[in-house]
Amino acid sequence: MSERMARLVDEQLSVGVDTLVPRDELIAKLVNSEKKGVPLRIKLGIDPSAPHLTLGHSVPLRKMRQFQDLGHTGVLIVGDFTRRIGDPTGRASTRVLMSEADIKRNIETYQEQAYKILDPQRTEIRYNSEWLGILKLEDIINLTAKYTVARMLERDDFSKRYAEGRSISVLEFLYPLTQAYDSVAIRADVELGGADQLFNLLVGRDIQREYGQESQVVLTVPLLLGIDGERAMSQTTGNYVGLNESASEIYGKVLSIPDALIQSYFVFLTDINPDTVNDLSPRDAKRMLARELVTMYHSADAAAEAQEEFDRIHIRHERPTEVPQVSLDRSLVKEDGGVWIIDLLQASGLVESRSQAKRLIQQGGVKINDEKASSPELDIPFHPPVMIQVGKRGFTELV
RNA sequence: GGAGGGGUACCGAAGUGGCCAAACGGGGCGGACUGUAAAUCCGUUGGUGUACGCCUACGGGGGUUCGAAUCCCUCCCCCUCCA
Repeated sequence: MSERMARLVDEQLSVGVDTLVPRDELIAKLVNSEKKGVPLRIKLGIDPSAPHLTLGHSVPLRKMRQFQDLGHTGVLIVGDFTRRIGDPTGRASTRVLMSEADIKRNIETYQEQAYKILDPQRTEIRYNSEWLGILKLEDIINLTAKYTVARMLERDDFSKRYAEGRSISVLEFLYPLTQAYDSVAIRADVELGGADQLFNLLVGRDIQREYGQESQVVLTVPLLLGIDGERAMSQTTGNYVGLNESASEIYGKVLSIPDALIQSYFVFLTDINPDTVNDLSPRDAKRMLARELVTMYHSADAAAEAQEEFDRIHIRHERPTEVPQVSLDRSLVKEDGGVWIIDLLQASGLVESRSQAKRLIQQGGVKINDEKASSPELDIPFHPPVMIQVGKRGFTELV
């Protein structure tokens, strides 16, 4: 049996993984679980500071799904309490404390988004305020007593900052500890996370042992690069694709990734073997990728539609099928039936100010009824509907 | 407790009495090009008046001056070092 599990680990669970420690313990846990008929508890923590789950989250979530398909239980931990501490990650910049309401709003959509990937039957969603919120100072002292400063400083960004004489708040030490305590609270057998979380997850192992539990196995997945191809996908930097974004949004964003990213996106985000696209041109491979991802999070129909619409607008430079309509305030129409082009643009809602409108016209970025506007001093005869185009993608029809 | 450094536009960062609506970089936006919403190049990036202008803006408030992001007073906030 253990050989079978070893194979399972090596051939399935380790695929697309950054670090798995220790492999033997995972095999042992799997064997044990099957013997006793008790599913393993697979933990994944999520920071509720941003409103979306992203393709970046989908990597560990998909890994969790893999475990679920083997009969295990996924425990999704929403870090509503940890969020108030904030993971240090080197940035000591003013962390705006989020209101409970904001956090709540974010969380509301998480379940829906997560279930696009997870098996709801085998998922528990827990909030860590449930157990962290009731800790007394005494409990916290006990927790901190179980770890040393020297070990904390093993963490890369701590040791770096310490060496450089930059500040480290005591609070920041609490973050790995509370996250570790989550593992104790839910009795995690395996914790998943991004590669940057390795230290925190390892602290979990030690702390669990201190609390008399078997240590969790730690399994990290590589950090997915964002659509800019440079930094990890994150909502702060805006280089992300959200799981609940519209089909055309997802399609367009994916199509804009640098070619170098195509391969890894196939590997970490889809079930398609990237070898199958080796023969395709980057262009076609990327189209296939975008289409697959939209299919996964919306539907095949939506994907086909998104592709058609994208081609229409960006390749053939035609209008989108649906153009928003805005009705023009008739008092702007002069006696001779004309409307000053600046007023027209402002009414369309496509510009933020009159100055911007003027600039755009001067830069040749404005078209009225498919005709390029040559001067900000024009009056346009108003025969509705009037099609206003700003840039390549901003369309409004004035009626 | 002591010493020092700093708060400038969306972000980073220059500027230390007029030439500053504020260099430069990033980001954003527009244009050209492209399979692309990529890369690259060019342009642009406070508002308002359809030129000259006016208003708002350099942490908050007050002052000096013909004139202040720049000098003075005061308040708030951040950081570093020593103890």
